[in-house]
Amino acid sequence: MSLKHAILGFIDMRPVSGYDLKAMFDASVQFYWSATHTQIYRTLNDLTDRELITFEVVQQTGRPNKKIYSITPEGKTELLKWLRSPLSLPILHHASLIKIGWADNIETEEIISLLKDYQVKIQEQLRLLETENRQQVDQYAKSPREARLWTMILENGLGFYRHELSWTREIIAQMEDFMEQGGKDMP
Amino acid sequence: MSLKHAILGFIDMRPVSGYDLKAMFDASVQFYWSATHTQIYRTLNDLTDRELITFEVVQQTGRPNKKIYSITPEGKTELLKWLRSPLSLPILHHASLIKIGWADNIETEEIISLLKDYQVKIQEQLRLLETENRQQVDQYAKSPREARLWTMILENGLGFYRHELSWTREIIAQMEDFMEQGGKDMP
DNA sequence: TGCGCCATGTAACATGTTACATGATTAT
DNA sequence: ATAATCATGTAACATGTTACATGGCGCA
Repeated sequence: MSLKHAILGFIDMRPVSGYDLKAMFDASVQFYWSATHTQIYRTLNDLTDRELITFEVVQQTGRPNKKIYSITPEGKTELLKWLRSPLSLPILHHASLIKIGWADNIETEEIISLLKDYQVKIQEQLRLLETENRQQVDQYAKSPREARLWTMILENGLGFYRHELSWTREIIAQMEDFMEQGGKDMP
Repeated sequence: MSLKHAILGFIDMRPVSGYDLKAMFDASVQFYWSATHTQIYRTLNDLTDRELITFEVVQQTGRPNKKIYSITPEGKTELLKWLRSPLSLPILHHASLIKIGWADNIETEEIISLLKDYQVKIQEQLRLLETENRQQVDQYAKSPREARLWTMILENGLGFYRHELSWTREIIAQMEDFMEQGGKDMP
């Protein structure tokens, strides 16, 4: 899997705590790969057992102590090995499309209503991605090449939601068109 | 989850065996939702326990007996309830983007090589989706409205891969451009 | 002779989600 | 007061993957 490697990559940037990692995931890659804190802590334990990372406990006053993880030489080797391995196909879990596939059981008006709610959700996601991530690229990129790569990653997400949005508009238009023509709902 | 509901939807079309279901998944929705036979058999047991489906054993000679599942009234109710529930956001698991995010560790030429292999993979997926699914829409649709819906579902998948392909071309172009300008690889 | 199809299933493991649990500090 | 932030963790459950297991039939 690659949650291990995503975490390894983050830790390689700078030593961080599990809590920091959760925040980093939410702030940057959540559109391409999300993780709960449960998963993150479990994976950190696993990576520690395999000696790909180590941690030291930082004592704090007034707030909980924390474990700051850093990457080991073995971890760095593993990360590089993963980076050089082939890019795998994206996996799309699109339950809504399956639902639409069986939607012949319900009325056209109801389908349109579901699609319009969906459209709003997609618009929100798009706006989130546009506003939250735009700045981060320039803030964190360590080289011009990295800035280009990160910009393209962001573009991939934006393009995905833009495509989904225009597709939703099109299917709504078709269903409305169908209603106006007085098409029969069910077979 | 919706594997339950996807299966319920398939069984609602016509009574089928677990083996048939696996084939139906592979032939139609695998781009939006894949399932292994292990998962399918487990889910069939679960749906049977909840009395949303039932089965009868069909004795066969020369080949293994099979269980043909059909939907119960409770199952149909559950399916309709699901169909009327809000459309959820698609979940994209795009490990490659995360890998590209850390790619500043390796050389530009190597990144380009990885991207080119990826491009081929996407092209193959696109071709698969273009050829295999095109006919099925007209074969199985039971009404003009259903045909429109299924065409749009197919379009969603095609659009996704087309977008991914053009994005890949663009990032390759940028990396090649970067190399020609003699940009420094690593910071 | 060996492969693919038909048809089912289990065991072990990996990954991901939800709920429960604690407890001080700081801002509204 | 009460909510959010910081910071960690476990338990139970749900979902998904890989490998193991069986066995006849038809085709090249």
